[in-house]
Amino acid sequence: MHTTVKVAVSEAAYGFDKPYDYLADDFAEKVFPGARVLVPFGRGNRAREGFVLAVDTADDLLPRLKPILYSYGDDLPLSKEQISLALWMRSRYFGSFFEYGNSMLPPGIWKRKQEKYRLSEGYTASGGLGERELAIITALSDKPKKELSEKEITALSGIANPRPLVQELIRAGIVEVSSKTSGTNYNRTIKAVSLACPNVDPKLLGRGKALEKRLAAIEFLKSHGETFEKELCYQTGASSVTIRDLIKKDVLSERLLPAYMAETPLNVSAEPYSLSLKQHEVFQGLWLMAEKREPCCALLRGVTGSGKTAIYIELIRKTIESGHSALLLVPEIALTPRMMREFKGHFGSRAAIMHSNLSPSTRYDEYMKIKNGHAMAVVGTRSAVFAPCADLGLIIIDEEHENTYISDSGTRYSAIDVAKYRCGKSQCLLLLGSATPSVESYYKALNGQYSLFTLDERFNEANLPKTIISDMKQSLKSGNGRCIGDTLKDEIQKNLDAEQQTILFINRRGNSKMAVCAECGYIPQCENCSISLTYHSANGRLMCHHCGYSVPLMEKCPMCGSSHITLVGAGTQKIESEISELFPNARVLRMDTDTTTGRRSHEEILDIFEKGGADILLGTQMVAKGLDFPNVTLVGVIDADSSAASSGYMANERNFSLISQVVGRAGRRDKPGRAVIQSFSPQNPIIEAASMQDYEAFYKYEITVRELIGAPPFKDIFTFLLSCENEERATAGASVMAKGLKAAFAGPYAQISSAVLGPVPAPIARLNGKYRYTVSFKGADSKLSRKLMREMLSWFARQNQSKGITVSADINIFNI
DNA sequence: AGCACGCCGACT
DNA sequence: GTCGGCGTGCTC
Repeated sequence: MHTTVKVAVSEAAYGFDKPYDYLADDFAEKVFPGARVLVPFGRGNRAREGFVLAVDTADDLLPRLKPILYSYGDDLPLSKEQISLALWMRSRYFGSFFEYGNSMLPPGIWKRKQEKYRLSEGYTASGGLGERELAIITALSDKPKKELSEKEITALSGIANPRPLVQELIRAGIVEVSSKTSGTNYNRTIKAVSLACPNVDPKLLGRGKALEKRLAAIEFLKSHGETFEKELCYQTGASSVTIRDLIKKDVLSERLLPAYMAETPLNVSAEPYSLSLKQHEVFQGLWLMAEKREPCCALLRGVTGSGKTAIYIELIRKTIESGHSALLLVPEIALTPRMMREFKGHFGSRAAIMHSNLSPSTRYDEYMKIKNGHAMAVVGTRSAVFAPCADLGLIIIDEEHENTYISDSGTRYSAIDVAKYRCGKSQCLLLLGSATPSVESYYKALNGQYSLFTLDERFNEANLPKTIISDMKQSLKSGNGRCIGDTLKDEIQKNLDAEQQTILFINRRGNSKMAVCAECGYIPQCENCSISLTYHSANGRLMCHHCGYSVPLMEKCPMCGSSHITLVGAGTQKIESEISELFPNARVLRMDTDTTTGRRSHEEILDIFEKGGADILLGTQMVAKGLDFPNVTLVGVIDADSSAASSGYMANERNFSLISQVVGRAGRRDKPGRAVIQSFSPQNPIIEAASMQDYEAFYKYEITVRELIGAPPFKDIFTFLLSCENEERATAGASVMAKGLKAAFAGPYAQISSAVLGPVPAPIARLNGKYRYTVSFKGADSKLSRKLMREMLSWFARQNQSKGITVSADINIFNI
């Protein structure tokens, strides 16, 4: 009788991602569904990570069955729920099982042996070796002390795959192997001690000073019970040697606990919120839904400052009180420092934070804290949707319209979809909150698929900022070539005179400084990506924002040779210099990715501004989402049209959301606010609706547009993205894909659609040196259409023309 | 994807 | 007669 396992291996392309059978006799006790293992894979039998999917016993073995190399046993396996979630994600997002399973676990847990090679002690040059073997030996003897990994040998010898040659050299006794386990052990523990028996024989305790300290420690433990060793030493003056000694004598006993248990217990400092009448009404309605313990979804539309946070916190509190855990997702930790503080304040040590900027060891600790049930309230960004909460009672997604909930590179998924799945499985409420819900969510709410709650009450209606849509065409005609038009300029001056603060918002997309030849119109492009280069005054170079490629700003046009290269567009830096030209005495703070990756963080910049350290805050999307500043009475949108120029059916939605958010920053209870929105198309309904912060008007307009163009929520868009370094192969592959799709629609999949869109160059037609094409179709998101996507992916992988082409598949994800 | 196996041209 | 080029197909 043998034990066999089915394993999902790492680095498996979708086309060959399937369960592989292995022999697990050596680890029979340490394999179970979800266990992490290392297995030999492929002809080269290289070790790959894997998850056990199933365990079986068999008398007769497949002839080619290989034994697994290692099992991590109980160390961080996937739970049953995680396995079924990964399976579901695989079927939904067309990635491998391993990739999804692994994204649910903390990083850095795949410790494995790394083989390193060195020359044998007594090795002296001998004949009978090939050129390639000698190259390896040369590489190894160049660094006699250091051992080299396979990769390093490749780098030094230039041999792509040195493995078989190295194996040969090992057999010949010329090369030796050593293996080290790589990876850090995050399983940090802390020692807690307690009295082993109530009465201690005093003879064991010695005398003099040692006796004093020992007695003090024992007394402390008698009155306080089990104590962390550190704490005990601190309180009694005993040293760790004293404690160790007492443990040896069996006077005390020790216990190793996970490190997070030693965190200073954060006191629950904040008082429960007292909700306003309207807030209470919404809260009651939501809690009624949550209490039922049924899978359901609610949408809460509430303008900024209407008190959504209070409702979230109180719902989470109730959920915890009823014995369930709760999960709150936020779009970006850096932009929600207040939410974090409140969360910790309300739930103390029962709160856990999960996001990818935390150190691996912290992430490990937080993971374990949640998994062991110590933390019942979890807050975090997209990936926190995988938090291993037991007995989930509520998931809240704040600012649900934000595109950060969709992972568009690497492991692709939508956190909202995953949350829905988890709520379905744990029979609980999913609450989506936003001031400007996505069109799809609002559509579902209006159609009764979601329960709709609204918090439209402002503190006082008069508080809506007075908005002016400034027509930039007029400004241009009157001879003002600046990015800051006459109207905005006047308003800024008024604010400076009144010593009040101003926020200027720039949408960076398509709006940064580009170089352009005034004679022939040539615009310098990136060599790898088909994107216009952006000018950076800091180094005087033109840079690609996608791949980092840069060239110095040319003096002469490479096309026509004229020396009339000029910079156009409204980058933050250009606006900054315009401001200092127009208002030499104004103090300006700039906030964008360039300034925040340096010394100052978002928070520091916002802090300076809040304390009145500047008159004008200038920046990209970040300024739309910061804190509320009481002294800001003017908001300027430099170019309201810009993001509408970006591709994808969500462009309008994003533009509305951003502009209305930033307009909402102007003015507070006591000081009326103003907003100036600069636009070249001032009659645009999206801009008009945003200026009034009128979501309903925006929705009414946009939903008709969606129906007209056949976009979600009316039709789902299925897209294959094909990329290849070789342009001809990319186009050939894309047309093969298109033909295959057409054939499918002519045959068994006729009911889905009949029209194939493409192949067309992707919105970013060239990225990181790869040509990108899309082939798509519109239809309803159904089991059948997903099946078609899966079949197309495996079918395409079998075609000759698919060589060297990477394909990814997406439904309604438009960040391509 | 990554890698071994295999079938053909250039060079000892 | 051999080495190593890349084309081909599989991964338990």
